[in-house]
Amino acid sequence: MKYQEAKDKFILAWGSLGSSWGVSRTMAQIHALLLISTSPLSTEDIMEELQISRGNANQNIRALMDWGLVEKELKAGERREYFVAGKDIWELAKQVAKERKKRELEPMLKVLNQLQDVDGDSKEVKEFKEVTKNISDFAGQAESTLNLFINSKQNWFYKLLSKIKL
Amino acid sequence: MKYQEAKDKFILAWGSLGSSWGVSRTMAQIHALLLISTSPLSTEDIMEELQISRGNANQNIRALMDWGLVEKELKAGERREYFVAGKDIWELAKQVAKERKKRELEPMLKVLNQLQDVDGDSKEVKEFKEVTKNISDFAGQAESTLNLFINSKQNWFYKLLSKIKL
DNA sequence: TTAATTTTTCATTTATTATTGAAAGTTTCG
DNA sequence: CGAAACTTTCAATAATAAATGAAAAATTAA
Repeated sequence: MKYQEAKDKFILAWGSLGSSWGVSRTMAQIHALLLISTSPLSTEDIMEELQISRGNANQNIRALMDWGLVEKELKAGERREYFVAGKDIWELAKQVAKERKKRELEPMLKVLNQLQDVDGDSKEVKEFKEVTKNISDFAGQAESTLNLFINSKQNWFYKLLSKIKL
Repeated sequence: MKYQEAKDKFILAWGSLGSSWGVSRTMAQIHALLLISTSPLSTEDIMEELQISRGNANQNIRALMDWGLVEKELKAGERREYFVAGKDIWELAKQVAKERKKRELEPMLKVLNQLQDVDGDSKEVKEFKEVTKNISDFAGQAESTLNLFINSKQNWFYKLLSKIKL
C-alpha cells in the first residue's frame, strides 16, 4: 500500500473512532495527523493537509490542547505556532481516561448522590433508590479503577492481568 | 426531593451520559426509564412518559434490543408488547463493553493491521509504521482486557484490584 | 377471511452540531 | 507608534443526526 493511501486511511479511521468517543471528527483527524507527523505542524499545514478552514483548524487545535493531547511548540526565530502530539499511546490513553472521568463520570456521580435522598417508601421509590444506589456504587468502583490506571506506569496494568490469567 | 423530580433528573442525566457514549439521548432515556420501572412498559407507556412519537419510541427500543440492553416481554392474553431492562449494573457494563468492542475496537484493529504493509522506508513511513504498530499493540491489549472483563463474574475484577492495592 | 389492533417503515421536518470566512484582536518588530 | 504576521472569535451557513407522523405491513381474534 502507498504511504499516502495508508495515511488517509489512518486519518479517516481515527476520525470515525473519535466520533464514537465524544470527540469531534475533525478534532480526531487533526490528532491523527499530528500523531504520524515527524515534525511539528502549523495551523496552515493542518488546514492544507485536511482541507479545512482556518477557524475550524484553530478551534479544534485549541480543543485538543484542552484535552491535553496536543502541545504548542515554538520554533526559534519564527512567529508562527507549531503543534505536536505525544506519541506515547499509553500516556494518550491515560490522558483520555482522565479527561473523560472528569467530564462524564464525576458529574454523573454527583447527580447520583443527590438522588439518594428522594422522599417516600412506595415500591417505585424503593426500586429507584436501589437502582441508583447500585449505579452509584458501580460508578464509584469504576472511578477507583480509573484512578489506578491514570496513575499507573506503562504496562503495570497489563503485566498484572497477564499474571492473573495463569 | 420528590420522586417525580428525582426520576426526571435521573432520566436527564442518563440521557446526557448516553450522548457522550455514542448512544442517542432518547435511547438512553428510554433505558433509564426501564431501569427504574417496577414493571414492564409498553411502547405507549414510553411515548407518554417521555413525550416522544411512536416512530421514535419504536426505533430506539429496537436499538436497545440490538445492544442487548432491553428485552421484550409478552403478557398472557395481551397483544401489546412490553419491555424490560436488566437491573444488574455489572451485566449492563459487560454488555456495553461487549458491543463497543465489536462495533469500534475490532474494526479499528482490522484497519491498523492493514496499515502495517505500507511501502517505503522514508522517515515518514518509519514513523507511521511505528505509531500505528504501537496503537495496534495497545488496542490488542485492550481487547484482551475487555475479554477478561466480559467473561468475568460480578466483582471478580474489583476484588482483584482491591487486593493489589494493599 | 376480514376487521381490529399493534408494529414498522420512511419521506419529510426539525433540531443539533460542525464549518466557514471575514472581521476583530493580538503580538512582534522596525 | 504603525504595519505586518498571525491568532481568535463569532454570526451566518452547511452538514448531520434525530424525531415526527401517516401510511404500509404484520399479527391476532372473531
